[in-house]
Amino acid sequence: MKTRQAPDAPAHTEYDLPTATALKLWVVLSRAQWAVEQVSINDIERHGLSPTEFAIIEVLFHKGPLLLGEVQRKVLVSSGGITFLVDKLAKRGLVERRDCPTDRRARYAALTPQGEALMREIFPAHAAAIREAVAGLPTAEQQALIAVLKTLGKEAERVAAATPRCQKAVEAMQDAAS
Amino acid sequence: MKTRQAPDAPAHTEYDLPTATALKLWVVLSRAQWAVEQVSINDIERHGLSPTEFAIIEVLFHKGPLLLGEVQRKVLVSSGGITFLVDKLAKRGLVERRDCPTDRRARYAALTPQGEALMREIFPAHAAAIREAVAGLPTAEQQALIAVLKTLGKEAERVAAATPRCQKAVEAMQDAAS
DNA sequence: CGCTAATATCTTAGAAGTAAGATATATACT
DNA sequence: AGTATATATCTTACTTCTAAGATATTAGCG
Repeated sequence: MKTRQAPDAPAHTEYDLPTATALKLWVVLSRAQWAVEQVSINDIERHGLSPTEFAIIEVLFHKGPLLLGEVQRKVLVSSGGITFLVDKLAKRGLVERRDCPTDRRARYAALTPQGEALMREIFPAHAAAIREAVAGLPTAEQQALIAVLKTLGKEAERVAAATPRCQKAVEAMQDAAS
Repeated sequence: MKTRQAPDAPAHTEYDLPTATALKLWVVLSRAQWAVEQVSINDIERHGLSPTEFAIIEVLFHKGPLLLGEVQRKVLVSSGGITFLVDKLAKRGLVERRDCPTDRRARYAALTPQGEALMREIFPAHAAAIREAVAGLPTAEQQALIAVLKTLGKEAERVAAATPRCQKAVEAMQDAAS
């Protein structure tokens, strides 16, 4: 294994400083997000939930019953996806659908008492896992980082919103901003 | 639609400052990463490539031929996934497999001349799209942010590596650090 | 050498979504 | 009211992956 031949590396292309910095930032941002996500997923999986399922019950836990479309925009899945996921959570008895009294097209997703009880039981440990995952920085620096990432994210969302694939998603997210 | 009834919001749970900050950081980090990713995906899709396919040809473009397992660890997919993806890229004529002369289990993935030509053609515009996506911060602040995110990511990886689901991935990533 | 364990890729079955369009209802305008 | 358009969810077919294990090869050790 140590004697495997390494083929020739490509002889290219350095980039100017702004470009090289931007590309590096993109890599480092993705990795940091990935690593925290792994910690989050690891905690979530202990309860037999997928990350997206957890995202749904978390938003219902913190916001109360929401229209399916509202949940969809908060957790960034397709309309088919939200139907699929709420079906699964309903089969486990964690979530139920409720008719909307003023719009017969629309339906709420709401935690059942079991779903509510589950979240009360597991969310504190989940929050602690996240706190541990980001403990590389003290709280004060985390606050500074939040401000910087908000600036970064805001402009990136603006640029993204100009692309064909997600005007709607970005607009919806902005009024959904928690 | 404006007259839809809002069900009662839940009456809970504020968190202590370190926890609230950590949770907020996690949300903001995810959103910033998501928004930049949308810009990246939008650029990639114009060429009929999925983000993961692009990640593969990008790493081959910048590093030269790599063993399938090395590519796998760099783009963070499963072993079955890398087989599937390289098959697809091979069908498009962008990538080819090459036997390893010193280990008959192993195979290289390498860009074909067409793959190389495609990347030379499209990568500059891709880099420009990323540069635009992160242009909310000037280059100097981007450099500062890179340093902070590295610190954050390093600790998060350490915590993640202690979890069952990804000791191997994290170890592999660390020696694969570009 | 011969045996065991590790490694590298591939195969299979199925999970977790997406995209496009179907259906039902609501809104706005004439 | 009647018609056109927008909205909210659901359905269907498909894509893109993962997990587990199969296969082939290599490495380490007595």
